[in-house]
Amino acid sequence: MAEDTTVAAVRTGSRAAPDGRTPARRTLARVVILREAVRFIDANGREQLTMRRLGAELGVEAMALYRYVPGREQLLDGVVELIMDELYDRTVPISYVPTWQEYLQVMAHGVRTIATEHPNIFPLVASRPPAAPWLRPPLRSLRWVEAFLVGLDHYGFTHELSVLTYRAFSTFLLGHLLLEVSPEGMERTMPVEEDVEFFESNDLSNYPFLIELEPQLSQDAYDNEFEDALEDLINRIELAAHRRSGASGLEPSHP
Amino acid sequence: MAEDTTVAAVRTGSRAAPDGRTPARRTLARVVILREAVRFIDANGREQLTMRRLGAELGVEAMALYRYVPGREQLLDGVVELIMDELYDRTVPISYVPTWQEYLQVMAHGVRTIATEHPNIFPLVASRPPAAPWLRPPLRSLRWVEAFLVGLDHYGFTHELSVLTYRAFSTFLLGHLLLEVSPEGMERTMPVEEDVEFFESNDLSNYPFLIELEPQLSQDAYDNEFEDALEDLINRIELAAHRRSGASGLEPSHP
DNA sequence: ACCTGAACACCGTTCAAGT
DNA sequence: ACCTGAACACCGTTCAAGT
Repeated sequence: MAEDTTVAAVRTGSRAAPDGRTPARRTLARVVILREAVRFIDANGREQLTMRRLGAELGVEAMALYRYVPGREQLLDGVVELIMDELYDRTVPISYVPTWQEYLQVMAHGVRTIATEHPNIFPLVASRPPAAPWLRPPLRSLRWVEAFLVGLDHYGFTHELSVLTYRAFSTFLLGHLLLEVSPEGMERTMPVEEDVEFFESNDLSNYPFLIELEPQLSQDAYDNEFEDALEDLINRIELAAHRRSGASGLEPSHP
Repeated sequence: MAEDTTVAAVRTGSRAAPDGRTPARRTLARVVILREAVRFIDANGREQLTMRRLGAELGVEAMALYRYVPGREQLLDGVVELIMDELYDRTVPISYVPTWQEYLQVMAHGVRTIATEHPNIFPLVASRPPAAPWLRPPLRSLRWVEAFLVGLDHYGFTHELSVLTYRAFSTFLLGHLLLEVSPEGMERTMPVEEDVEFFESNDLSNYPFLIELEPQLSQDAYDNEFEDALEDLINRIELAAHRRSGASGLEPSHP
């Protein structure tokens, strides 16, 4: 409580002073700063996040933040890590489901939930330099990736199959979720109606197919697409597992 | 010619004056600016692109650019469009290959080539607001998307199947290519060795699985993964085509 | 018509100084 | 130990002024 009150009225450039009490957040600390940054980006977009504004939001001068965070870039890295750790807390404590297929379903939907809850933050997952540069693709929270791999091990995945699975899984998730989330996570660049046809190429009249298919292309089908593609992905992994099951220790517990 | 001489020596903040001639590029124009921006981002990263620096690179004050481009955001949009149009020129004039499966292969590899040739630019494809907001997912060049759809039509795709295919195809490409390209497209944020273990969480010692699988996770397998996943994608589309082939006009010309 | 100079309102970051 | 004030070297963008 008293946590959701300072969200609004930032775009206008107001200095702070939320309601009546002092704007000063008590103990400044790394995690407090990161949490405030998450809240701020969720509310205002990542373009709006500024050291000076974040400081003001915390009742402090921007320079005070440098005691806890080396700079803006690392702050953003920390933000990404924070929401991925949130994912960890949400999905990992779940006791294992019967099959690895269901396990992947749970994990995938967990990541999707994070992405849709933080559409302004999730794109950073793909655009920040990796914390562990060798972890490709990067899902950012080493804690989470470790837990994911432990989970696969629990279902009898060999190391080789685990690596294959992690890669296919994370590629799939980033591809789908970045696209699903990116229109929401967009800063509005076209607030006014001026300079339409500045780029004459944006005129649709030369593109008959686009015109004809616009209604279908514009309609949201993310839920179905995500579920279908996820099932296909799991089938794909299943096939790969069978293809090397002669030597490996994985027995799929599900026909 | 005389086109590749001014690439270097920008990071240092040098003012310009490449070799001996006047730094002034002749006729300033939108496309000249965009091309220079592409070259600059390829060489220096998108973070380094500044209106002032781009102006200097063109032998002109930053403010002169505003005659041709409404602002920095739209400049970046233009850059993305330019490389996607490059893709158009590269793939579309190709006379159609025998099967739609091969057609998708050609298109996919075309996009991949663009992505790997412009690793500093490609991530913008996913992070810019769509030129046509209804085009989801956005591959940015309306010209290219139109041509892609015309191609599908040529192979007998129904409109419904074309939409399904465009979506699956672009999601697949963005997911794979963003991940493949993103480590290259990264600004180096860790130039010095200081503040290691500022984030103690980056210490690997608590993550036995990550330690054990590091050699396999860090090794590049993008080529194989891309080809495998692309084949699976095409199979997936094939199945979808058959599933509705009773009513549709698509006959796959390949077993 | 096209470019420039000067100015405005911001940035991130540094560092000596305050408490 | 923790925060601030002032300063530095930048930004994008505006607008009147030059040619």
